[in-house]
Amino acid sequence: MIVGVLLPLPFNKIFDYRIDEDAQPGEMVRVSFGKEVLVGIIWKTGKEADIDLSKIKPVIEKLSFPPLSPQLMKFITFVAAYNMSFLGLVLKMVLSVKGVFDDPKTTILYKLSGKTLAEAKLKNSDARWRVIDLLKHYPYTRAEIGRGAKVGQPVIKSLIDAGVLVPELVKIKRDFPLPDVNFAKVDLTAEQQNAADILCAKTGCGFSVTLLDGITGSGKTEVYFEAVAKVLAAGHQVLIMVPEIALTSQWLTRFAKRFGVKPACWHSGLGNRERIDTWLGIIENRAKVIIGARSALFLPYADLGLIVIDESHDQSFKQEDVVNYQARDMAVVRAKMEQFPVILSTATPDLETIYNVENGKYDVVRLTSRFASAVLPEIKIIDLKKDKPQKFAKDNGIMSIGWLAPSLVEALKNNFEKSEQSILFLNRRGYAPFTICRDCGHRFQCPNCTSWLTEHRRTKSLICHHCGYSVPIPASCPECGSQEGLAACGPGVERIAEEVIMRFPDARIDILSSDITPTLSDISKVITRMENHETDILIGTQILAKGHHFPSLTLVGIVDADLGLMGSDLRAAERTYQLLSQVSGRAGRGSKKGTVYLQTLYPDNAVLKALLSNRREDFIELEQQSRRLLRLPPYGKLAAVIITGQNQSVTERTAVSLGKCAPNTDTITTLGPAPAPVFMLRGKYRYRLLLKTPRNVNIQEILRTWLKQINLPNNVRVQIDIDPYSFM
DNA sequence: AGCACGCCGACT
DNA sequence: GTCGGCGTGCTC
Repeated sequence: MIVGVLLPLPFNKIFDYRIDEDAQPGEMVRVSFGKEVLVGIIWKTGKEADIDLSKIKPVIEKLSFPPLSPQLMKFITFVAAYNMSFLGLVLKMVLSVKGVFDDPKTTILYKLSGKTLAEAKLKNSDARWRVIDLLKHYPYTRAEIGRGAKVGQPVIKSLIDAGVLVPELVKIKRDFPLPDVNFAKVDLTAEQQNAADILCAKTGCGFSVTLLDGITGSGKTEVYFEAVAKVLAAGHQVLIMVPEIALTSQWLTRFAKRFGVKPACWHSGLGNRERIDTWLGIIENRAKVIIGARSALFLPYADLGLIVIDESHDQSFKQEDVVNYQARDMAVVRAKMEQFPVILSTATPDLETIYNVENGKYDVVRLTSRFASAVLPEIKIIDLKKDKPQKFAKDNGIMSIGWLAPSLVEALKNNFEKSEQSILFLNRRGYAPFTICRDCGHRFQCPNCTSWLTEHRRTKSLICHHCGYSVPIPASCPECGSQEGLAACGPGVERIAEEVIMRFPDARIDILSSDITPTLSDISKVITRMENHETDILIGTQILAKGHHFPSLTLVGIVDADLGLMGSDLRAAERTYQLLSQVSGRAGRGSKKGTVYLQTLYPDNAVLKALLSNRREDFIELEQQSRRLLRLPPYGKLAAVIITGQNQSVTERTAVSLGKCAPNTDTITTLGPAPAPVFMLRGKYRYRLLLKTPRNVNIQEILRTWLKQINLPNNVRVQIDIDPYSFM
């Protein structure tokens, strides 16, 4: 028979293959495609393309993996259509584990052949009988037999040579220990218990979405663990999605405390071996709990019964490269197709989620009290115009510009003297965001992108944060040759660390930043030092904002609360609000009261004021009003059309002609084309158009009809980003 | 996505 | 005269 096979390549097309045995959609097959051999999925039976039968190749083999379920195939189709990406690339996210289909590693186990000692002409001995007893029920490796029967290798060898034991080749499979739902039940407060009961009641009865809305420190994790336990007890798999960065040992420890085992992990830092083991565990239903970043959503779960999205407001659930998708929303789609509940857990729900709650699409459970004696931190705004940072002396005696206001320095000093811990937060990597020559005005720019090069003093290099381009810090200006003119401008975490070290020579200081602590184990080392109070002042970027718990942390300083508020992007205010609440939620989680200091040039900003009042509703209402007025998400839909190409004039011409035939009615508008804020990225010119439609409109359909009108030059590419988060 | 085929510039 | 640049087109 002929079957249509979907391959993990950038196609929407299905390729026909011949297969002799019976075949069903969803089954995995190995086929040759051009020069390569690939594993694809039988997408349909019967001939698809109008091509000569002689051109159709045979399927090499059908793999023995469980087939993809019809629901998962439907999900793949939906994700590709909704996000306007290739079907094959979405499939690739399901299958893309290098080497998973190669021959698995094997090991040799020994079992009894049935031949008796007498038949083998071997004498009876206690040692030999212990081996035979051990192997009565299960086969073991040589080493295991030695240990289990307390015999030496010669005893085993004699039994093998005589044919009493026979070898058996088996695939090595990593064991995923079963979580014990009764391992350690935690005591919940009445409020938490009530929330847990509501969540538990949602499990096992089809699709639902519930927002678990609890302020930081209210114990959301312990509450959703109860729903996790309930689903596990019913024998189903559970996926817990977390922002990439929040996958920390702290979370894993909490899980292990409740369930007695470590869950299976899925994130970009995984080694290939572990990736293969985990993928197999998931598809074969051996791994029961998976904690993972957004990409974990696409794995071929055998029997998924619940998805929890931790920190569900987090922007990192929006993927913006090969396939653009919002994992939070796609998780809801998958849950609906497979009929199981979703829990969104956050202290600062995003406006889209709030909209869905207000419209009754999502249910909500609220946690309003902080744990035990923990109290909300006091928030103090530092007006940088009045409270100006002072210069400080570096170890070479030179006076250097400071970035910390005197009142913040004073607060840090008091906190240090009380031996309490402090965190300084600045969402900027490196030493200085750009370098300028004071003699000729030259600024160091990336040759491939429209962006300044960030100075990294630790690695003595200038780095582009968009494409990774890197050069050593030059000794003189390449324009005018000046030796003294080069000056680092603005602060990064490294520079703040320098200032703190100079001002507090006795304090123990640590930095947390993706380029200084690149791996998960580096991060957890810093976190552990902080937990053990081996650090007095921790300085860090974004990473610091996520769910860590430091009992003796009582001061959080936000070096630049204005960062992000100035951007043109529509979620800037929301993101700043979330970030600031998250970071300030770090302070005072123990019994001591914490204080958060916000350094700003705009103390009257509405976002900061909302944060100061600790009234989330004020901010949300403010933001809702402006979005409603402008018909922006969640009150309208957006799609970005990004046109890229190596040749500037051809790219620009394409963008202009797309703009000319862009849909524009009284409710549907297209903005642009405009050069993208990052006009040049990785050596390619970029133009953007922005399509805005009402909420009830099929924006994908409009995009398809629009883009069909233009014949693209082949060196120009059009990329679509449905509901863009980044406007770069 | 890979890979081969194919047509124009600097080299033994 | 060839090696190799990457533009174009195909893969069942």
